[in-house]
Amino acid sequence: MLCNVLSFQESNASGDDFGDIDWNTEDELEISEIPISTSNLPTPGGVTIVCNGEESSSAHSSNSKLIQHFVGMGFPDKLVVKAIEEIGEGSSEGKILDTVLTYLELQNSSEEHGCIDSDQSTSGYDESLLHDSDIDSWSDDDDEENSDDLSESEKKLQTLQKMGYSVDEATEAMHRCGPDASIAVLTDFICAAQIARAEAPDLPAEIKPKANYTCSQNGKLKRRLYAELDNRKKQRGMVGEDSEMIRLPKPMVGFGLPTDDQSSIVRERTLPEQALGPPYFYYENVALTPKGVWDEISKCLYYVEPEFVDSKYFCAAARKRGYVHNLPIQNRFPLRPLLPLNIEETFPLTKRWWPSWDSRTYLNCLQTAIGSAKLQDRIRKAVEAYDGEPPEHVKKYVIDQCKKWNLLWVGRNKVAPLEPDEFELLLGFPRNHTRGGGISRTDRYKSLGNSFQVNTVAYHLSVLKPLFPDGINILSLFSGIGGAEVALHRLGIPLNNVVSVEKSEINRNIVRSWWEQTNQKGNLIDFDDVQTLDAYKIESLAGKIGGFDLVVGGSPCNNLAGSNRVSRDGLEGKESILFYEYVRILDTVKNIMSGRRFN
DNA sequence: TAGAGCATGAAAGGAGGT
DNA sequence: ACCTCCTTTCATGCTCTA
Repeated sequence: MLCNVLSFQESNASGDDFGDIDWNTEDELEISEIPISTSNLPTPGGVTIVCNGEESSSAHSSNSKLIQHFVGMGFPDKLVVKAIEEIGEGSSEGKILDTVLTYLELQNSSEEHGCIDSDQSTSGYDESLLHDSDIDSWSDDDDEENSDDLSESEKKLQTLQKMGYSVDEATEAMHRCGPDASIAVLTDFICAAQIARAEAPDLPAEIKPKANYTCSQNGKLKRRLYAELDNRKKQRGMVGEDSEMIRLPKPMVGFGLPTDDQSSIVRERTLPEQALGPPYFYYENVALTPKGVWDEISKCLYYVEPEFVDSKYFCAAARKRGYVHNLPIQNRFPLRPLLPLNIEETFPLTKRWWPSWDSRTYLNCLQTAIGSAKLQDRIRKAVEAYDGEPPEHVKKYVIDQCKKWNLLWVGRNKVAPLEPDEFELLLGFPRNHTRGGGISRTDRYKSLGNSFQVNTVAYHLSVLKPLFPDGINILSLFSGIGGAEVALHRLGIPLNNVVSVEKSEINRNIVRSWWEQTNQKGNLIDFDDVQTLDAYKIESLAGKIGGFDLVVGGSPCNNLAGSNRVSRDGLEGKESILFYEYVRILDTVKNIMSGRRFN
């Protein structure tokens, strides 16, 4: 049984170019296979925990969350299990972390000296842990290869060379990752090693790329790597604690608006060398996050300064978002026709019923839920209890609720939430973009509430039009209902090839439907899970379509958004941690694009 | 069982005052 | 600098109903 399932939606009629790839055959793409059996405990990172060659006991299963937590951070599973066994169940995370770190130090020390100090074994560290599973791959003592391995190794070496990696890099990766490592793991290793070499050749061994890690685990390793780099910069006084914190600009207009006086628009910026394309990239997420999130996002995206923009400057609804991109910022132009920036012009029929004491001119952020009928009823009763203007406390209650739930005045003393097609209008999508095909009203609100504001994104992407007159190849991650695709299409940029990755089948169907309705001439290929999009698959796709010109996406905001009262856990949250998949995939594409084949 | 209805605050930043 | 008050926020999970 395999838990990594590649879902491939059929490409359109002109997709013959892809005919020689069997998208349902995992072997060819070397997707890592994760065996699942009742005797193994799968973890988020795809690691199967087996304690000392035996199945995890029931005692361990009670700690499985804790184990998964640490394994998810990139720590070797066996060391975590060993640490919990040693210091006892119920110990604090901090104590477990300390113990695991001690193990790692001992392990690194033993590697440096080519042996294990006998004292270490008596200090609670099990020497046998070094000689199986993923720990083994750290050892430099496993050089022996049989002739079969050599043959397989040569093939992999050739493949890596074709991908543009040097013989030394490929050899080192294969040596460190072991003979069974897939191409995906090897390329991820090389990618991380390049960063490590360039920025900190003396990084501690525990955060160097390590064998047998899946793509997502390498993302976590990279996070630790960046954290280490950041610490070192702080230690060297390169950045101060305060000066580094990214602050939201006021007004939130980014590098300029279409309506600005041209002299007030920022015309130049210097991008870090590492950020330069190809490919261009464009990343989006909510502006108002827990502290430090945007610093982390910027840091992982080559220290590019985010551009914070409120969509209230592009439509009649606020949408405060941050965008990190390496696009030119000169000669932007907006989508036509421009959307009205106030409620009155957007919804003229509301004017008749709008009370003078409701001074709103634009709506707040469109979210995934709407005000209930009960609330609408409460407001109606509160207002109609008075002949004239209600007293201040009633007005305040009504206004607060109207702002909170984006209610419009649609009748005498009657408020109502926006309809889904009004969401579409405000967000810049075609009318009925999310309608039909079996999607419920609730799901339409959810999909629309999670999407781009098309006009805002299109303004930023407009600079691509003169650069790609013959069309563009894009890799669209976390595509949602296709905000980026719609923006590019409305800008008149031909979509030659779109590789779209979106978890929700409902959303994939919406994009597919839009693609067909707009008579696109290019190819739309969609996947359902960013975590299965490994380096080899990206390389295969890039090879077929001639490389990616743009990597665009907004990773999940669930754990960042202020509306989330349950799990606003920051970038480490269950969904928002997928940001690191964007970083990983972008890195992979950059790596591929910097190769000779696409220069 | 799917879809709809509904209740559930806290975190962060800004404004204004002392 | 510090405090208080005000405003805003790509949501989650439970319950009800057809």
